[in-house]
Amino acid sequence: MLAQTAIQSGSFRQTSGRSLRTETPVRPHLCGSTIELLGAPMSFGRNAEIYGENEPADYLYKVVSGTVRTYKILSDGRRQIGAFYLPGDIFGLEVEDEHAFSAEAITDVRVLVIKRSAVMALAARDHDIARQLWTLTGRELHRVQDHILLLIKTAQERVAGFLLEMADRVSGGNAVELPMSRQDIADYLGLTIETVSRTLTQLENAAAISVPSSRHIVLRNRAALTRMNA
Amino acid sequence: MLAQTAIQSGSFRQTSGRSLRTETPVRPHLCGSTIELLGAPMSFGRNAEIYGENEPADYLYKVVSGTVRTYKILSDGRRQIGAFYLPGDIFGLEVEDEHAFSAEAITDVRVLVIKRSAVMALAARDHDIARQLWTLTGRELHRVQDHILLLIKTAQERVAGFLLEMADRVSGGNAVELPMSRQDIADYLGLTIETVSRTLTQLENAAAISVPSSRHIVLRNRAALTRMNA
DNA sequence: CGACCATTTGATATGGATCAAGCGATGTGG
DNA sequence: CCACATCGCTTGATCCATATCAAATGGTCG
Repeated sequence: MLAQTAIQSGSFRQTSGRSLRTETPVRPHLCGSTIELLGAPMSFGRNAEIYGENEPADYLYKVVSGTVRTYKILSDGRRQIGAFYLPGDIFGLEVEDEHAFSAEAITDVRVLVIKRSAVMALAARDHDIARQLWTLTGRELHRVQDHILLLIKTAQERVAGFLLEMADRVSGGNAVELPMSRQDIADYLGLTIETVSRTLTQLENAAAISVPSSRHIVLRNRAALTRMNA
Repeated sequence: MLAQTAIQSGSFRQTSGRSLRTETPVRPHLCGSTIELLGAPMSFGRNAEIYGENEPADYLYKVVSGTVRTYKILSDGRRQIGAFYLPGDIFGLEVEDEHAFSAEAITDVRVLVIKRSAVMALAARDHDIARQLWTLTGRELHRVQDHILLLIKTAQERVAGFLLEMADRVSGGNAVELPMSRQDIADYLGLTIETVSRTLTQLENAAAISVPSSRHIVLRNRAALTRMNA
Protein backbone atom coordinates (compact mmCIF):
# COMPACT_ATOMS: atom_id res chain seq x y z
CA MET A 1 0.00 0.00 0.00
CA LEU A 2 1.02 3.54 -0.59
CA ALA A 3 1.04 6.64 1.52
CA GLN A 4 -1.97 7.04 3.72
CA THR A 5 -2.47 10.75 3.87
CA ALA A 6 -3.41 12.28 7.13
CA ILE A 7 -5.87 14.93 6.12
CA GLN A 8 -5.17 17.78 8.43
CA SER A 9 -8.16 18.42 10.58
CA GLY A 10 -7.36 22.08 11.00
CA SER A 11 -9.76 24.87 11.67
CA PHE A 12 -12.10 25.14 8.76
CA ARG A 13 -13.50 28.51 9.64
CA GLN A 14 -14.37 30.22 6.44
CA THR A 15 -13.98 33.96 6.57
CA SER A 16 -15.93 34.34 3.41
CA GLY A 17 -17.16 37.84 4.10
CA ARG A 18 -16.95 39.39 0.68
CA SER A 19 -14.83 42.40 1.50
CA LEU A 20 -15.89 45.46 -0.41
CA ARG A 21 -12.68 47.39 -0.23
CA THR A 22 -11.01 48.11 -3.55
CA GLU A 23 -8.20 45.79 -4.55
CA THR A 24 -4.92 47.25 -5.67
CA PRO A 25 -4.75 46.64 -9.43
CA VAL A 26 -2.65 43.54 -10.10
CA ARG A 27 -0.04 43.78 -12.89
CA PRO A 28 -1.82 42.99 -16.14
CA HIS A 29 -0.44 39.56 -16.92
CA LEU A 30 -0.98 37.91 -20.27
CA CYS A 31 -4.05 36.60 -18.60
CA GLY A 32 -6.37 39.04 -17.05
CA SER A 33 -6.53 42.80 -17.19
CA THR A 34 -9.87 42.60 -18.95
CA ILE A 35 -11.05 39.49 -17.22
CA GLU A 36 -10.09 40.85 -13.86
CA LEU A 37 -12.56 43.68 -14.15
CA LEU A 38 -15.26 41.09 -13.66
CA GLY A 39 -13.76 39.88 -10.43
CA ALA A 40 -15.18 40.38 -6.98
CA PRO A 41 -12.68 40.28 -4.12
CA MET A 42 -13.22 37.55 -1.56
CA SER A 43 -11.26 36.04 1.31
CA PHE A 44 -10.81 32.53 2.65
CA GLY A 45 -9.27 31.49 5.92
CA ARG A 46 -6.52 28.92 6.24
CA ASN A 47 -7.80 25.45 5.20
CA ALA A 48 -11.15 26.79 4.05
CA GLU A 49 -12.66 25.01 1.09
CA ILE A 50 -13.00 27.25 -1.94
CA TYR A 51 -14.84 24.69 -4.02
CA GLY A 52 -15.27 20.94 -4.11
CA GLU A 53 -14.60 18.36 -6.76
CA ASN A 54 -17.58 17.86 -9.07
CA GLU A 55 -19.25 21.06 -8.00
CA PRO A 56 -20.51 23.20 -10.86
CA ALA A 57 -17.67 25.37 -12.08
CA ASP A 58 -19.63 28.62 -12.05
CA TYR A 59 -16.64 30.68 -11.02
CA LEU A 60 -12.96 30.93 -11.68
CA TYR A 61 -10.47 32.60 -9.39
CA LYS A 62 -7.39 34.72 -9.47
CA VAL A 63 -5.13 34.63 -6.45
CA VAL A 64 -4.42 38.07 -5.04
CA SER A 65 -2.55 36.96 -1.95
CA GLY A 66 -1.89 33.69 -0.18
CA THR A 67 -1.64 30.18 -1.60
CA VAL A 68 -4.23 27.69 -2.81
CA ARG A 69 -4.01 23.93 -3.31
CA THR A 70 -6.18 21.81 -5.56
CA TYR A 71 -6.48 18.12 -4.85
CA LYS A 72 -8.35 14.87 -5.20
CA ILE A 73 -8.90 12.22 -2.58
CA LEU A 74 -8.80 8.58 -3.65
CA SER A 75 -11.32 6.16 -2.23
CA ASP A 76 -8.85 4.91 0.39
CA GLY A 77 -7.93 8.35 1.63
CA ARG A 78 -4.78 8.99 -0.33
CA ARG A 79 -4.64 12.60 -1.41
CA GLN A 80 -3.04 13.88 -4.58
CA ILE A 81 -2.39 17.58 -4.81
CA GLY A 82 -2.81 18.74 -8.37
CA ALA A 83 -1.28 22.17 -8.06
CA PHE A 84 -0.32 25.08 -5.86
CA TYR A 85 -1.55 28.49 -6.94
CA LEU A 86 0.33 31.62 -5.94
CA PRO A 87 -0.54 35.31 -6.28
CA GLY A 88 -1.23 36.15 -9.91
CA ASP A 89 -2.27 32.59 -10.78
CA ILE A 90 -5.70 31.74 -12.08
CA PHE A 91 -7.38 28.54 -10.97
CA GLY A 92 -10.73 26.86 -11.18
CA LEU A 93 -11.11 27.53 -14.91
CA GLU A 94 -12.81 24.51 -16.42
CA VAL A 95 -13.76 23.61 -19.94
CA GLU A 96 -16.39 21.18 -18.73
CA ASP A 97 -19.05 22.32 -16.32
CA GLU A 98 -17.66 20.79 -13.14
CA HIS A 99 -14.50 21.28 -11.15
CA ALA A 100 -12.15 18.38 -11.65
CA PHE A 101 -10.38 18.99 -8.34
CA SER A 102 -11.25 20.46 -4.97
CA ALA A 103 -9.61 23.72 -3.94
CA GLU A 104 -8.58 24.88 -0.47
CA ALA A 105 -6.80 27.87 0.97
CA ILE A 106 -3.40 26.84 2.32
CA THR A 107 -2.86 30.18 4.00
CA ASP A 108 -5.34 32.98 4.45
CA VAL A 109 -6.15 33.85 0.90
CA ARG A 110 -7.58 36.74 -1.02
CA VAL A 111 -8.90 36.02 -4.49
CA LEU A 112 -10.83 37.67 -7.25
CA VAL A 113 -13.90 35.61 -7.99
CA ILE A 114 -14.93 35.78 -11.61
CA LYS A 115 -18.24 34.55 -12.93
CA ARG A 116 -17.70 31.99 -15.61
CA SER A 117 -20.80 32.89 -17.54
CA ALA A 118 -19.61 36.48 -17.73
CA VAL A 119 -16.25 35.43 -19.12
CA MET A 120 -17.92 33.11 -21.58
CA ALA A 121 -20.20 35.88 -22.74
CA LEU A 122 -17.21 38.12 -23.26
CA ALA A 123 -15.36 35.37 -25.08
CA ALA A 124 -18.29 34.86 -27.42
CA ARG A 125 -17.87 38.41 -28.69
CA ASP A 126 -14.18 39.01 -28.19
CA HIS A 127 -11.80 36.62 -29.87
CA ASP A 128 -8.93 37.81 -27.81
CA ILE A 129 -10.68 36.78 -24.63
CA ALA A 130 -11.51 33.40 -26.10
CA ARG A 131 -7.88 33.02 -27.07
CA GLN A 132 -6.82 33.85 -23.53
CA LEU A 133 -9.07 31.18 -22.09
CA TRP A 134 -7.62 28.62 -24.45
CA THR A 135 -4.10 29.78 -23.60
CA LEU A 136 -4.80 29.42 -19.90
CA THR A 137 -6.05 25.89 -20.37
CA GLY A 138 -3.04 25.12 -22.52
CA ARG A 139 -0.70 26.43 -19.89
CA GLU A 140 -2.43 24.31 -17.28
CA LEU A 141 -2.04 21.31 -19.56
CA HIS A 142 1.68 21.93 -19.79
CA ARG A 143 1.93 22.19 -16.05
CA VAL A 144 0.17 18.90 -15.53
CA GLN A 145 2.34 17.24 -18.16
CA ASP A 146 5.42 18.39 -16.28
CA HIS A 147 3.87 17.08 -13.10
CA ILE A 148 3.62 13.64 -14.69
CA LEU A 149 7.31 13.71 -15.44
CA LEU A 150 7.98 14.59 -11.79
CA LEU A 151 6.06 11.55 -10.65
CA ILE A 152 8.28 9.04 -12.41
CA LYS A 153 11.46 10.39 -10.86
CA THR A 154 13.35 9.45 -7.70
CA ALA A 155 12.57 11.18 -4.43
CA GLN A 156 15.66 13.32 -4.70
CA GLU A 157 14.79 14.41 -8.21
CA ARG A 158 11.23 15.24 -7.22
CA VAL A 159 12.24 17.34 -4.25
CA ALA A 160 15.00 19.12 -6.15
CA GLY A 161 12.60 19.81 -8.99
CA PHE A 162 9.97 21.06 -6.60
CA LEU A 163 12.37 23.48 -4.93
CA LEU A 164 13.54 24.84 -8.27
CA GLU A 165 9.97 25.29 -9.40
CA MET A 166 8.96 27.10 -6.24
CA ALA A 167 12.07 29.28 -6.36
CA ASP A 168 11.16 30.35 -9.87
CA ARG A 169 7.59 31.10 -8.95
CA VAL A 170 7.99 33.01 -5.71
CA SER A 171 11.00 34.78 -7.22
CA GLY A 172 12.68 35.71 -3.98
CA GLY A 173 16.04 34.94 -5.54
CA ASN A 174 17.44 31.89 -3.81
CA ALA A 175 15.41 32.26 -0.64
CA VAL A 176 12.18 30.32 -0.82
CA GLU A 177 9.40 30.87 1.67
CA LEU A 178 7.23 27.76 1.53
CA PRO A 179 3.58 28.44 2.26
CA MET A 180 2.68 24.75 2.40
CA SER A 181 3.34 22.00 4.92
CA ARG A 182 5.51 18.95 4.40
CA GLN A 183 2.32 16.94 4.05
CA ASP A 184 1.22 19.17 1.18
CA ILE A 185 4.58 18.83 -0.50
CA ALA A 186 4.51 15.08 -0.01
CA ASP A 187 1.04 14.78 -1.52
CA TYR A 188 2.10 16.92 -4.44
CA LEU A 189 5.21 14.85 -5.11
CA GLY A 190 3.65 11.46 -4.47
CA LEU A 191 5.93 10.80 -1.48
CA THR A 192 5.52 10.58 2.29
CA ILE A 193 6.34 13.41 4.69
CA GLU A 194 9.16 11.34 6.09
CA THR A 195 10.76 10.92 2.68
CA VAL A 196 10.38 14.61 1.90
CA SER A 197 11.93 15.52 5.23
CA ARG A 198 14.80 13.09 4.86
CA THR A 199 15.47 14.22 1.31
CA LEU A 200 15.64 17.83 2.41
CA THR A 201 18.14 16.83 5.08
CA GLN A 202 20.20 15.02 2.45
CA LEU A 203 20.16 18.04 0.18
CA GLU A 204 21.24 20.16 3.11
CA ASN A 205 24.07 17.77 3.93
CA ALA A 206 25.08 17.85 0.29
CA ALA A 207 25.29 21.66 0.61
CA ALA A 208 22.73 22.11 -2.12
CA ILE A 209 20.33 23.94 0.17
CA SER A 210 20.06 25.23 3.68
CA VAL A 211 16.98 25.07 5.84
CA PRO A 212 17.14 27.81 8.47
CA SER A 213 13.57 27.05 9.45
CA SER A 214 11.25 24.42 8.12
CA ARG A 215 9.25 26.78 5.92
CA HIS A 216 12.27 28.76 4.80
CA ILE A 217 14.70 27.22 2.36
CA VAL A 218 17.72 28.72 0.68
CA LEU A 219 19.06 27.31 -2.57
CA ARG A 220 22.82 27.23 -2.14
CA ASN A 221 23.73 25.37 -5.29
CA ARG A 222 21.23 25.63 -8.09
CA ALA A 223 23.53 23.83 -10.51
CA ALA A 224 23.58 20.79 -8.25
CA LEU A 225 19.80 20.88 -7.86
CA THR A 226 19.33 21.22 -11.60
CA ARG A 227 21.71 18.37 -12.19
CA MET A 228 19.81 16.03 -9.89
CA ASN A 229 16.50 17.18 -11.38
CA ALA A 230 17.39 14.78 -14.27
CA MET B 1 17.46 4.54 -9.84
CA LEU B 2 14.29 3.93 -11.73
CA ALA B 3 13.43 2.01 -14.85
CA GLN B 4 15.91 2.28 -17.65
CA THR B 5 13.83 2.08 -20.77
CA ALA B 6 15.09 0.05 -23.63
CA ILE B 7 14.05 2.04 -26.65
CA GLN B 8 13.13 -0.50 -29.22
CA SER B 9 15.45 -0.31 -32.15
CA GLY B 10 12.85 -1.47 -34.60
CA SER B 11 12.59 -0.67 -38.25
CA PHE B 12 12.06 3.03 -38.67
CA ARG B 13 11.06 2.94 -42.29
CA GLN B 14 8.65 5.75 -42.84
CA THR B 15 6.03 5.03 -45.46
CA SER B 16 5.05 8.63 -45.63
CA GLY B 17 3.79 8.60 -49.18
CA ARG B 18 0.80 10.87 -48.99
CA SER B 19 -1.84 8.57 -50.41
CA LEU B 20 -4.33 10.37 -52.58
CA ARG B 21 -7.17 7.93 -52.29
CA THR B 22 -10.29 9.25 -50.66
CA GLU B 23 -10.72 8.37 -47.01
CA THR B 24 -14.00 6.88 -45.89
CA PRO B 25 -15.75 9.63 -43.94
CA VAL B 26 -15.19 9.13 -40.22
CA ARG B 27 -18.22 9.53 -37.94
CA PRO B 28 -18.52 13.24 -37.16
CA HIS B 29 -17.45 13.31 -33.53
CA LEU B 30 -17.85 16.36 -31.35
CA CYS B 31 -14.44 17.13 -32.64
CA GLY B 32 -13.97 17.21 -36.32
CA SER B 33 -16.53 17.11 -39.09
CA THR B 34 -15.56 20.59 -40.16
CA ILE B 35 -11.96 20.38 -39.11
CA GLU B 36 -11.51 17.08 -40.88
CA LEU B 37 -12.22 18.60 -44.23
CA LEU B 38 -8.83 20.26 -43.97
CA GLY B 39 -7.09 16.98 -43.45
CA ALA B 40 -4.78 15.25 -45.87
CA PRO B 41 -4.45 11.49 -45.48
CA MET B 42 -0.99 10.22 -44.66
CA SER B 43 0.54 6.94 -43.52
CA PHE B 44 3.32 6.02 -41.15
CA GLY B 45 4.98 2.66 -40.71
CA ARG B 46 5.41 0.92 -37.40
CA ASN B 47 7.75 2.90 -35.13
CA ALA B 48 8.01 5.80 -37.55
CA GLU B 49 8.33 9.19 -35.93
CA ILE B 50 5.41 11.47 -36.67
CA TYR B 51 6.91 14.50 -35.00
CA GLY B 52 9.52 15.26 -32.39
CA GLU B 53 9.40 17.08 -29.10
CA ASN B 54 10.05 20.81 -29.50
CA GLU B 55 9.42 20.74 -33.22
CA PRO B 56 7.12 23.49 -34.46
CA ALA B 57 3.53 22.33 -34.08
CA ASP B 58 2.47 23.23 -37.61
CA TYR B 59 0.12 20.28 -37.90
CA LEU B 60 -2.34 18.36 -35.85
CA TYR B 61 -3.48 14.85 -36.56
CA LYS B 62 -6.53 12.69 -36.44
CA VAL B 63 -6.01 8.94 -36.25
CA VAL B 64 -7.86 7.06 -38.96
CA SER B 65 -6.43 3.62 -38.23
CA GLY B 66 -3.67 2.23 -36.05
CA THR B 67 -2.30 3.50 -32.77
CA VAL B 68 0.03 6.36 -31.88
CA ARG B 69 2.09 7.00 -28.75
CA THR B 70 3.39 10.33 -27.52
CA TYR B 71 6.36 10.39 -25.17
CA LYS B 72 9.24 12.23 -23.63
CA ILE B 73 12.71 10.90 -22.92
CA LEU B 74 14.43 12.06 -19.74
CA SER B 75 18.11 12.92 -19.84
CA ASP B 76 19.08 9.50 -18.52
CA GLY B 77 17.04 7.57 -21.07
CA ARG B 78 13.90 6.90 -19.09
CA ARG B 79 10.87 7.23 -21.31
CA GLN B 80 7.45 8.42 -20.22
CA ILE B 81 4.58 7.77 -22.55
CA GLY B 82 2.08 10.58 -22.33
CA ALA B 83 -0.79 8.98 -24.18
CA PHE B 84 -1.99 6.40 -26.65
CA TYR B 85 -4.15 7.64 -29.49
CA LEU B 86 -6.64 5.33 -31.17
CA PRO B 87 -8.76 5.75 -34.30
CA GLY B 88 -10.93 8.85 -33.99
CA ASP B 89 -8.55 10.56 -31.54
CA ILE B 90 -6.90 13.86 -32.31
CA PHE B 91 -3.33 14.45 -31.22
CA GLY B 92 -0.59 16.99 -31.75
CA LEU B 93 -2.86 19.94 -31.07
CA GLU B 94 -0.83 22.51 -29.17
CA VAL B 95 -1.67 25.87 -27.73
CA GLU B 96 1.96 26.92 -27.78
CA ASP B 97 3.93 26.73 -30.98
CA GLU B 98 5.93 23.61 -30.25
CA HIS B 99 5.06 20.00 -29.63
CA ALA B 100 5.42 19.16 -25.97
CA PHE B 101 5.92 15.45 -26.68
CA SER B 102 7.25 13.34 -29.51
CA ALA B 103 4.83 11.14 -31.44
CA GLU B 104 5.42 7.73 -33.02
CA ALA B 105 3.33 5.18 -34.82
CA ILE B 106 2.95 2.06 -32.68
CA THR B 107 1.42 0.08 -35.49
CA ASP B 108 1.14 1.06 -39.14
CA VAL B 109 -0.95 4.17 -38.93
CA ARG B 110 -3.14 6.24 -41.19
CA VAL B 111 -3.88 9.77 -40.08
CA LEU B 112 -5.44 12.93 -41.37
CA VAL B 113 -2.89 15.70 -41.22
CA ILE B 114 -4.41 19.08 -40.58
CA LYS B 115 -2.60 22.35 -40.97
CA ARG B 116 -2.69 24.30 -37.77
CA SER B 117 -2.70 27.66 -39.43
CA ALA B 118 -5.76 26.65 -41.41
CA VAL B 119 -7.60 25.62 -38.28
CA MET B 120 -6.56 28.78 -36.53
CA ALA B 121 -7.80 30.85 -39.43
CA LEU B 122 -11.12 29.06 -39.30
CA ALA B 123 -11.28 29.52 -35.54
CA ALA B 124 -10.66 33.22 -35.89
CA ARG B 125 -13.89 33.55 -37.85
CA ASP B 126 -15.96 30.72 -36.47
CA HIS B 127 -16.59 30.67 -32.78
CA ASP B 128 -17.75 27.14 -32.86
CA ILE B 129 -14.41 25.98 -34.21
CA ALA B 130 -12.59 27.99 -31.59
CA ARG B 131 -14.79 26.41 -28.96
CA GLN B 132 -13.96 22.95 -30.30
CA LEU B 133 -10.24 23.62 -30.06
CA TRP B 134 -10.64 24.72 -26.47
CA THR B 135 -12.77 21.67 -25.72
CA LEU B 136 -10.14 19.37 -27.21
CA THR B 137 -7.45 20.91 -25.05
CA GLY B 138 -9.71 20.66 -22.03
CA ARG B 139 -10.36 17.02 -22.70
CA GLU B 140 -6.64 16.41 -23.02
CA LEU B 141 -6.15 18.19 -19.72
CA HIS B 142 -8.63 15.87 -18.06
CA ARG B 143 -6.88 12.87 -19.50
CA VAL B 144 -3.52 13.99 -18.18
CA GLN B 145 -5.02 14.72 -14.77
CA ASP B 146 -6.34 11.18 -14.65
CA HIS B 147 -2.92 9.95 -15.68
CA ILE B 148 -1.42 11.68 -12.64
CA LEU B 149 -3.82 9.82 -10.39
CA LEU B 150 -2.74 6.56 -12.02
CA LEU B 151 0.89 7.29 -11.25
CA ILE B 152 0.42 7.45 -7.49
CA LYS B 153 -1.28 4.07 -7.31
CA THR B 154 0.08 0.57 -6.74
CA ALA B 155 1.16 -1.57 -9.67
CA GLN B 156 -2.01 -3.62 -9.49
CA GLU B 157 -4.20 -0.53 -9.49
CA ARG B 158 -2.33 0.96 -12.40
CA VAL B 159 -2.60 -2.14 -14.55
CA ALA B 160 -6.26 -2.70 -13.65
CA GLY B 161 -6.99 0.93 -14.44
CA PHE B 162 -5.14 0.70 -17.70
CA LEU B 163 -7.07 -2.38 -18.81
CA LEU B 164 -10.40 -0.78 -17.95
CA GLU B 165 -9.43 2.35 -19.83
CA MET B 166 -8.38 0.42 -22.90
CA ALA B 167 -11.48 -1.73 -22.79
CA ASP B 168 -13.62 1.38 -22.80
CA ARG B 169 -11.75 2.92 -25.66
CA VAL B 170 -11.44 0.02 -28.08
CA SER B 171 -14.99 -0.99 -27.16
CA GLY B 172 -14.71 -4.63 -28.16
CA GLY B 173 -16.81 -5.56 -25.16
CA ASN B 174 -14.63 -7.44 -22.73
CA ALA B 175 -12.07 -8.53 -25.27
CA VAL B 176 -9.20 -6.08 -25.55
CA GLU B 177 -6.74 -6.21 -28.41
CA LEU B 178 -3.65 -4.35 -27.23
CA PRO B 179 -1.80 -2.61 -30.03
CA MET B 180 1.15 -1.72 -27.81
CA SER B 181 4.00 -3.74 -26.32
CA ARG B 182 4.58 -4.44 -22.65
CA GLN B 183 7.36 -1.88 -22.76
CA ASP B 184 4.91 0.75 -23.98
CA ILE B 185 2.46 -0.14 -21.24
CA ALA B 186 5.22 -0.05 -18.66
CA ASP B 187 6.41 3.37 -19.79
CA TYR B 188 2.86 4.64 -19.72
CA LEU B 189 2.22 3.35 -16.22
CA GLY B 190 5.60 4.24 -14.78
CA LEU B 191 6.48 0.59 -14.14
CA THR B 192 8.90 -1.95 -15.61
CA ILE B 193 7.94 -4.61 -18.15
CA GLU B 194 8.58 -7.26 -15.54
CA THR B 195 6.15 -5.69 -13.11
CA VAL B 196 3.51 -5.25 -15.80
CA SER B 197 3.92 -8.86 -16.85
CA ARG B 198 3.82 -10.19 -13.30
CA THR B 199 0.80 -8.08 -12.48
CA LEU B 200 -1.07 -9.41 -15.49
CA THR B 201 -0.27 -12.91 -14.33
CA GLN B 202 -1.59 -12.08 -10.87
CA LEU B 203 -4.78 -10.69 -12.34
CA GLU B 204 -5.13 -13.83 -14.38
CA ASN B 205 -4.60 -16.02 -11.34
CA ALA B 206 -7.17 -13.95 -9.51
CA ALA B 207 -9.58 -14.74 -12.37
CA ALA B 208 -10.03 -11.06 -13.11
CA ILE B 209 -8.75 -11.45 -16.65
CA SER B 210 -7.54 -14.07 -19.06
CA VAL B 211 -4.64 -13.67 -21.44
CA PRO B 212 -5.08 -16.05 -24.37
CA SER B 213 -2.19 -14.38 -26.13
CA SER B 214 0.01 -11.58 -24.93
CA ARG B 215 -1.67 -8.87 -26.98
CA HIS B 216 -5.16 -10.21 -26.41
CA ILE B 217 -6.76 -9.79 -23.01
CA VAL B 218 -10.23 -10.65 -21.86
CA LEU B 219 -11.77 -8.90 -18.88
CA ARG B 220 -13.44 -11.67 -16.90
CA ASN B 221 -14.43 -9.69 -13.84
CA ARG B 222 -14.82 -5.99 -14.38
CA ALA B 223 -16.18 -5.48 -10.87
CA ALA B 224 -12.97 -6.88 -9.41
CA LEU B 225 -10.86 -4.73 -11.69
CA THR B 226 -12.87 -1.66 -10.83
CA ARG B 227 -12.56 -2.46 -7.16
CA MET B 228 -8.79 -2.71 -7.31
CA ASN B 229 -8.64 0.44 -9.42
CA ALA B 230 -9.07 2.25 -6.04
C1' DC C 1 4.65 26.07 31.71
C1' DG C 2 2.23 22.60 29.17
C1' DA C 3 -0.50 20.90 25.23
C1' DC C 4 -0.38 20.49 20.57
C1' DC C 5 1.23 20.40 16.03
C1' DA C 6 4.60 19.99 12.49
C1' DT C 7 8.85 18.16 11.54
C1' DT C 8 12.82 15.27 11.97
C1' DT C 9 15.12 11.07 12.92
C1' DG C 10 15.54 6.08 13.67
C1' DA C 11 14.44 1.09 12.84
C1' DT C 12 12.27 -2.08 9.98
C1' DA C 13 9.32 -3.83 6.23
C1' DT C 14 8.08 -4.24 1.49
C1' DG C 15 6.70 -3.32 -3.33
C1' DG C 16 8.67 -2.90 -7.28
C1' DA C 17 13.34 -2.54 -9.68
C1' DT C 18 17.15 -4.98 -11.22
C1' DC C 19 19.70 -8.82 -12.80
C1' DA C 20 19.43 -13.13 -15.04
C1' DA C 21 17.32 -17.15 -17.26
C1' DG C 22 13.98 -19.49 -19.81
C1' DC C 23 10.30 -19.75 -23.34
C1' DG C 24 7.54 -19.39 -27.28
C1' DA C 25 6.59 -17.16 -31.36
C1' DT C 26 8.31 -15.37 -35.84
C1' DG C 27 11.43 -15.04 -39.40
C1' DT C 28 15.70 -16.15 -42.14
C1' DG C 29 19.15 -18.53 -44.49
C1' DG C 30 21.10 -22.92 -45.64
C1' DC D 1 11.82 -27.81 -44.24
C1' DC D 2 14.62 -27.45 -40.54
C1' DA D 3 18.36 -25.26 -37.56
C1' DC D 4 18.92 -21.15 -35.49
C1' DA D 5 18.97 -16.34 -34.48
C1' DT D 6 15.88 -12.69 -32.76
C1' DC D 7 12.31 -10.53 -30.34
C1' DG D 8 8.73 -9.96 -27.02
C1' DC D 9 7.28 -11.82 -22.99
C1' DT D 10 7.36 -14.40 -18.63
C1' DT D 11 9.40 -16.18 -14.50
C1' DG D 12 12.79 -16.47 -10.75
C1' DA D 13 16.21 -14.55 -7.30
C1' DT D 14 17.89 -10.71 -5.11
C1' DC D 15 18.34 -5.83 -3.98
C1' DC D 16 17.12 -1.29 -2.76
C1' DA D 17 14.40 3.02 -2.48
C1' DT D 18 10.77 4.40 -0.25
C1' DA D 19 6.91 3.26 2.88
C1' DT D 20 5.63 2.22 7.43
C1' DC D 21 5.89 2.26 12.30
C1' DA D 22 7.64 4.54 16.26
C1' DA D 23 9.81 7.95 18.93
C1' DA D 24 12.21 12.26 19.79
C1' DT D 25 12.49 17.21 18.93
C1' DG D 26 11.05 21.75 18.40
C1' DG D 27 8.18 25.58 17.56
C1' DT D 28 3.61 28.00 18.74
C1' DC D 29 -0.11 29.42 21.39
C1' DG D 30 -3.08 29.59 25.31
